Amino acid sequence: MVAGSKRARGGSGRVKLEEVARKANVSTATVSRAFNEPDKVSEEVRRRVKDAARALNWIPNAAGRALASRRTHIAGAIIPTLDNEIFAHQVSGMQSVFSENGFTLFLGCSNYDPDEGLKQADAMLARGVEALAVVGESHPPELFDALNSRGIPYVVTYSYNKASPHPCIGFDNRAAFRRMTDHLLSLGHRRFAGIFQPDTNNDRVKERLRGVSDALSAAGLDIAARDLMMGPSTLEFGAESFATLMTRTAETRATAIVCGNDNLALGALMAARESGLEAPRDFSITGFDDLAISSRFSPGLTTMKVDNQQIGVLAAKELLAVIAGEQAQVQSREIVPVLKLRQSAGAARGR
Amino acid sequence: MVAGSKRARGGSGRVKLEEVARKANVSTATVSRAFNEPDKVSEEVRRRVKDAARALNWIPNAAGRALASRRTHIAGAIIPTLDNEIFAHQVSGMQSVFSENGFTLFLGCSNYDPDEGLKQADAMLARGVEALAVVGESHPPELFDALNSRGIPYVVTYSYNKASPHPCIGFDNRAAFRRMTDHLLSLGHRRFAGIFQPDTNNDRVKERLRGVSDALSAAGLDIAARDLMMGPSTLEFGAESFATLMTRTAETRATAIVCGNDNLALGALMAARESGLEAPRDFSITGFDDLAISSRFSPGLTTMKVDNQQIGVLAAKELLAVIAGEQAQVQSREIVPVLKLRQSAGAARGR
DNA sequence: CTGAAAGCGCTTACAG
DNA sequence: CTGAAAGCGCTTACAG
Repeated sequence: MVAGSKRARGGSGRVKLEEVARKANVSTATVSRAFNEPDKVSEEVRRRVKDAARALNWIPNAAGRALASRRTHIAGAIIPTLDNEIFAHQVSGMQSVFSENGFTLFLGCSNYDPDEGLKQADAMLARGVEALAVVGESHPPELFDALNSRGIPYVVTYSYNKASPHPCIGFDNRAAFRRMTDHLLSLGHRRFAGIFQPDTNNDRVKERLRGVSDALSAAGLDIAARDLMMGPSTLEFGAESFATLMTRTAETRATAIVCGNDNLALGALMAARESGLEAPRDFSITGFDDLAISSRFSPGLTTMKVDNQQIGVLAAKELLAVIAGEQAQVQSREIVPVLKLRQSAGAARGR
Repeated sequence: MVAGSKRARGGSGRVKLEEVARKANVSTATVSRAFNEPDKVSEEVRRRVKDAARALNWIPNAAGRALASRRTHIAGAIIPTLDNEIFAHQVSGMQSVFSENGFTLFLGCSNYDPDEGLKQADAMLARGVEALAVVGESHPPELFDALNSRGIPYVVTYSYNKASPHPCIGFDNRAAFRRMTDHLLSLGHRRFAGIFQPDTNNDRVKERLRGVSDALSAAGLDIAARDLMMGPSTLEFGAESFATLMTRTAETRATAIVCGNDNLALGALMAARESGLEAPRDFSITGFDDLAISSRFSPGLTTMKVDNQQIGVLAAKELLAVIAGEQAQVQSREIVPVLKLRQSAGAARGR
C-alpha cells in the first residue's frame, strides 16, 4: 500500500480542526464559525461541534489561525529592566488587561541598551505583535519607523512629554522635579546637591535633572558639578554619595539633597543615621517613587508617588481600543505624580 | 480588466518572501535557505538574496514560518505576580537567556489563582510555546497534563522538591526554614512565633511552615496557633503582627519570631523601633530573601539569600537544551540558599 | 547548489 | 445556516 500523498510532511501530531469537522459531520468552515462567529451557526450544530472539539481535546493552532486571519492576539512590552519594581508594576498592569481581553503578552528587557531594545522589538514584530508598549523615548528611530511603517499601534509609557512625536502615557518628569525642587526652595534652602541614577539612554533621568535646573536657575541658583553625584541606583551609592557630600565645609555644604529616586535617598538616610546626622535637623532630602518603606522609614521620606500599575492598565486599554478600531490612534495621557510631604525635608536652618 | 484570482484575500500588505525571491531572481526555496541554512546556498546567491531582502525591508512572517516549520521560537513563563521582586528577577534571568537564543518570551501572571494560571498557560499553548516555566507546583493537574500530552518541555521553578513528579529548579523551602529555625534553637530560643504570608495555593509557604514545625517538634516545641500570624506580605502586616505578639505577658511572649520573608520581618523591626524594643536585646527575628535593604538596616536582618536571577537563567538554559534535543528532559537542580547571619537574631536572654 | 510544488492548519469570500 | 475551495506566507522533501 502506497501512501496517498507524494510529499509526506509529517504533521504536528496534534489534533486539528479537520478532525473535529469530521467527527461533528460538518465542514471545516462550520467548525471555524462555531468558535469565531457562533451567531452564524445553528444551535444544534454549534453544540455538536463544541462537543466534538472537547472530546478530541482540540486546541486551535495559532499559526494557522494567524496566517489565515492575519491576527495574532499578541501584544508586546519593552521595558528597561524588571529589576526595578516601577517597571514590574507597569508590566503587571498591562499583562492583566491584555489577558482579560484575550491577548498574550511578550515581554522584552533592553537593560538600557537601545540596540537590545530594537532587537527585541524586531523579534516581536516578526512574531506579529498587534501592538507594542515601550518605556520612554530613548529608542533608535528605526524602532518607531518599523512600527509606523506597518501601522502597528504603540505607546511610549512612563514618560509624558507634550512635545513628543509619539503617543505617551505617563508623567512629566521635568515638571515633577521642578515641583519638588520648588518645594525645597520654599522651605528656604539655597545650597543644593543631587544624587542621581545614570542618564545614559535614559530620557526620564535627563528630564528630571532639567526640572531641578529649571527651578534652581529661576532662583538664580544651581548645583555645583562636584555636588551632583551620579551612579548606580543602589542604597550603597546613595550612602557613599551622602558621605562624600558631607565632607564639604559647613559653609559650602548643601542643605538640601534632591535624589533621583527613593532608593538613593533611603541609602543616604541610612548613611546619615550611621554618622549621627539627622533629617530634617541637619539636612533635607527628597526621593521619588514612594516605595512601601519610604513612609515607614524614620524619618519619613518626602517623595512623589506615581501609580505605575495604572499606567500599564491605561496603556493596554488604549492599545486595545486602537486594535479594535474604536479609535484611530492612541490618546496621550498625562498622569500627575502626588507629592508626599514627610519629615525628611524641612525648613533650612542656620544660614 | 478582471482580477486574476477569483478569490481575493487581501493579503497583509507586508512585503513577503516571494517578492524577495523575484527581486533576487531565485526561487522562494532559495530565499528561505539563504536565511535558515546559509551553508546550502552559494555565496553569490546568498548575497543577492540578502541584499534584496534588505532593500525591500523584508521581515519574515512568523505565522507562515511557524506553520510550515512547526517551530515558533516562543517560550512562556507563568509566575504568581510581578509585584514581588523575587519573581521579577527570575523572569529577568529567563528573558535574557531566551532572547540571546532567539526566543521571545510570553509572560503570564496568575495572581495566585490556579485557574488564571491555567487559562494563561492554555493561551500560550494555543500560540505554540515550545517550552514553559511555571513557579511552584500549586497548579491544576490539567496544566501539567496539557504539557505532558503534547510533549512540551516544562520546569517548575523556585520550589525544589525531591519527591516532585515534575522537573524543578529551585530550593527546598522546607529544608531552608528548618535550617533557619534550627539556628534560632541553637541560640537558645524556646518560645517561637511566626509571621507569614498566606499559604493559599502556595506550596512554598506551606513548605516553609512545615520546615519550622520540623525543627521545633524535633525539640519538643511548637508555635501556638495564636502566635502564628498570617496575612498580606506587607510592612504593615509585619508591624501589626509584631505589635500583637508583644502584647503577650513576658512569661509567654515569644523570644524568637520566624518571618516568611524579609518584608514582614522589616515591618516588624520598624514597629519594634517605634515601641522602643530592640533586636536582639528584646527579641530575635529572621526573614527570607535578603533584600538589598536587609543588610543595611539597623539591626541587620538575619535572613537567607537565593539567587533568583540564576534560577531563571538555569531554567531557561535547561528548557533550551531540551528544545534543541541536546537532552531528553529537563534536569532538576537544587539551589541552596545562603544563610546570612546578622544582628537581628542573637542569644536568647533571661528565661 | 537550486527549483517546482506540496503542505503546514486555519479563515473567509463566494455560492447556495 | 452551511459547504467547497482558495488562500494566508512560509519550509522542505524530492528531483535534478
